[in-house]
Amino acid sequence: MAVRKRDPEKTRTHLLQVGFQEIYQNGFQGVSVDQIVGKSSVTKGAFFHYFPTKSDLGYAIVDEFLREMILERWIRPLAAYPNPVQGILNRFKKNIVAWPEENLIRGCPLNNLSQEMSAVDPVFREKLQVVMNLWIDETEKYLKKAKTDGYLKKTVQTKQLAQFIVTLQEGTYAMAKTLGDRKVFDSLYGSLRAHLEILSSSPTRDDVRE
Amino acid sequence: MAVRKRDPEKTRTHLLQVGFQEIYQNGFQGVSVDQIVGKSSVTKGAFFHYFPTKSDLGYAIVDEFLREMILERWIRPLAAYPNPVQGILNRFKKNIVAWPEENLIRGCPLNNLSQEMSAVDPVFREKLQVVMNLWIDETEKYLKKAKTDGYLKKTVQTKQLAQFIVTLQEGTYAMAKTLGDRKVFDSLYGSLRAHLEILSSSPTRDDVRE
DNA sequence: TCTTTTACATACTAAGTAGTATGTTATGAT
DNA sequence: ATCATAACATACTACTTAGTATGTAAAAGA
Repeated sequence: MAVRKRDPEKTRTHLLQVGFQEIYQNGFQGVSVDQIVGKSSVTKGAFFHYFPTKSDLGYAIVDEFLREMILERWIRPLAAYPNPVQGILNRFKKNIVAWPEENLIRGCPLNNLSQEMSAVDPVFREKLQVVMNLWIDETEKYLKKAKTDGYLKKTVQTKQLAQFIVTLQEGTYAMAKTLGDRKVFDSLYGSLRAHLEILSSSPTRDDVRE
Repeated sequence: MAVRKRDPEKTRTHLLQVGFQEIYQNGFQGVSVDQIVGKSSVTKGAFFHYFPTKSDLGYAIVDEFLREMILERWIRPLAAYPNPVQGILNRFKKNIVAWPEENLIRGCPLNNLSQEMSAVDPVFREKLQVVMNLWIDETEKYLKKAKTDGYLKKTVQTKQLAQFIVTLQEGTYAMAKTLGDRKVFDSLYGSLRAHLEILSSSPTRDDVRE
């Protein structure tokens, strides 16, 4: 056929994308289904064809969107670094430098959704938990690698450190959001770096590549 | 004087208290005015007599309630410790140990409100910013004291450290909320403690003080 | 004591809200 | 070509929402 008039997969992901954006900007409870379909080019009928309830859209965003976002932003890039500790610091730096101004007061989508919905909806809680644990666990894998490769002191508890790193990263975005000030990025990056330098067996070099 | 039939101050603070509880449990956008007046013993007419809009209740909670809560929980107790660094660690420990089980997945009220409302409502943002800055600034005052009293290395940048401490504390509650696991309290407390020990001129111990 | 003002209470409204009922049309299988 | 089904579209509903209109009783002031 010449032109496709229907593309269900595309329609669904389109709804996920628009839904993500709207939720990111207004919060899950602050957004209506009408608002989401209004911003996209599909109708309410289509929306409820793909997602039986508004919550189901939110769940799908966590499962398919936020999960992917975390892996892409924080985990996969680490594979390129011989020293994972250096990699973690480097990626943190790059991510905060590249963080767009309009997102400063919007914070981290994962954290936003978790702080808003975890206590309210147990399904959200469980799904957000899974993504957060994935983030921490994958970070820990790289810390273990760093340890065996001699980049981290043998006494370092990798799980504790992984939790610390992710917590501080999330906390950094949350604090930047609350204070509405980019400067906290540098300040907290500096603190994380100092912390990691202490735990490194060889000094973590100063030249963070651009 | 016989019995007071009306006590405007009490009615108002009652609404603040009930409002705080309901918002803490359901989020600001997840709570309705009807819900709040339903849980209290006043009517809708009374509510709107004190607060022209639902948002105004939220603002008042930040200004009068959260601000007080932060000072009482995190700042004022520090006055009792000769070594403020020890005080900060000690209070953190005490607060997480005493943190009730049902609040674990509810997180920190200040952080909740900020993550939910800062991006949505600029008035909330400004008010939450004020409270957060108060927390950081008051913490820094104690860090400066610690420095002059010889408990912290002279090289320590107190503002950066204050931001780091508050961010990690907030982050700790946020992570415990997301993971629904008390163990992260101990893990992150351990990390903060290790961090502060490095910056202390004399070893920070639970039982030993200089 | 009388009057004004504050502190409530009751009933209502207009504008959303998530979700449904009921279509119609495209598409893939037979 | 036919038919079943998936992919939408439109119109509606039952309910909730913040806020208002209007009233009344208790205090405070004169």
